[in-house]
Amino acid sequence: MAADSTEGSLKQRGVRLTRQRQILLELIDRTGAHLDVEQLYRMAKERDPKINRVTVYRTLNMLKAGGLVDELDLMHYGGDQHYYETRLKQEHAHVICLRCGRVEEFFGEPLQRLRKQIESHFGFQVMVARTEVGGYCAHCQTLRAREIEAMRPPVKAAPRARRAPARTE
Amino acid sequence: MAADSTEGSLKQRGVRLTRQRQILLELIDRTGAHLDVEQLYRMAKERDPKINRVTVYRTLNMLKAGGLVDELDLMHYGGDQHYYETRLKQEHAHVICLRCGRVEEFFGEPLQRLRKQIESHFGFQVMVARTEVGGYCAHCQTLRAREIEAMRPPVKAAPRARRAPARTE
DNA sequence: GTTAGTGCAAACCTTTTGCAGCTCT
DNA sequence: AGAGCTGCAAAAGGTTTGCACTAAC
Repeated sequence: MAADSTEGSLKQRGVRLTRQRQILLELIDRTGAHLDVEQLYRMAKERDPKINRVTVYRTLNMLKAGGLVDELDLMHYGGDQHYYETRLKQEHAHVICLRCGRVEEFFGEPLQRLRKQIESHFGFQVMVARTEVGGYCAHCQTLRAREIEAMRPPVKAAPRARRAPARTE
Repeated sequence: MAADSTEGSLKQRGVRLTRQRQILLELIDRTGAHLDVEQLYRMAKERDPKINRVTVYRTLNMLKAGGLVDELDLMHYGGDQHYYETRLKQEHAHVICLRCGRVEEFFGEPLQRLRKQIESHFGFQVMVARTEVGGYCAHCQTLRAREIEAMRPPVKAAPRARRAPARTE
């Protein structure tokens, strides 16, 4: 079981398994989701109403330092907080829709190739790798096209660009 | 010239080219570095002592929204601030040494492959992609090994691990 | 019994916002 | 002239720290 292997890894390093840490570990390991501190805090509070937000931060920092969880930004969709996930899964990229916020995970060989190339190219020892991709999911692409259309102001003698039209980048 | 093409792109969108923006644009475009807001602010202040930190933030947000600069975290080496670079260069990954903070850029085909695969796999329209890799550069690997050795406490009847020895992760 | 870990309050740092005045075009 | 931008002060996140108390081993 996921949480067990993490707990084992901690015990071996002489880290105390407090009630609070057990709760947080289980939430992170069991939930497949990408949780931020606030979500984690609220979920932990349901099981231990006395738990403090600071403990969540401290636990996450410990797990991060121990290489047991990864910290994500998800392209800062939704603010500047961080998101966390176990490191038990295979390396993957996060694909975030900038319109609906949906997050997909992508596992593909380019990721392993990238890591290997960086290691051999620089003689670098890779500890963590993080790839985040922002854009628009299939569903939101069409919705967005409509929204942009609707936003366009009623044209009256549209001033034409003096040179080439702006790249639609 | 780099700064010129960015300026052109802005003019076409009806954005005003104020003195402050010219300074900031030039700093970002001309410097190859990955600057954070504070550095940018200090450098801009040398040319215009009255410039305000808020203007730096606002300008960066505008450039970001316009797709003219990319925002990086560099694995949060050195804190939670963000770093900025022009988007004029080809897509690349950032490789950060977690010991000395040195940042290398890696341009390699896995990056393009990754992008294409994500686009075709999810029908996703990629707008930005960011890959950051943390670890230890060739130089720091040896230094780190020594540091870890030196840190090891003077062994007196070392308590042996009950199961397998801890991974040296 | 020790020492690491927790909770609480307060500090800290980065970034955003409201608003009056200034300045590009 | 007028919309867009700037500077200033103040607020708003998100995260860390100091310290006395508590609990895991």
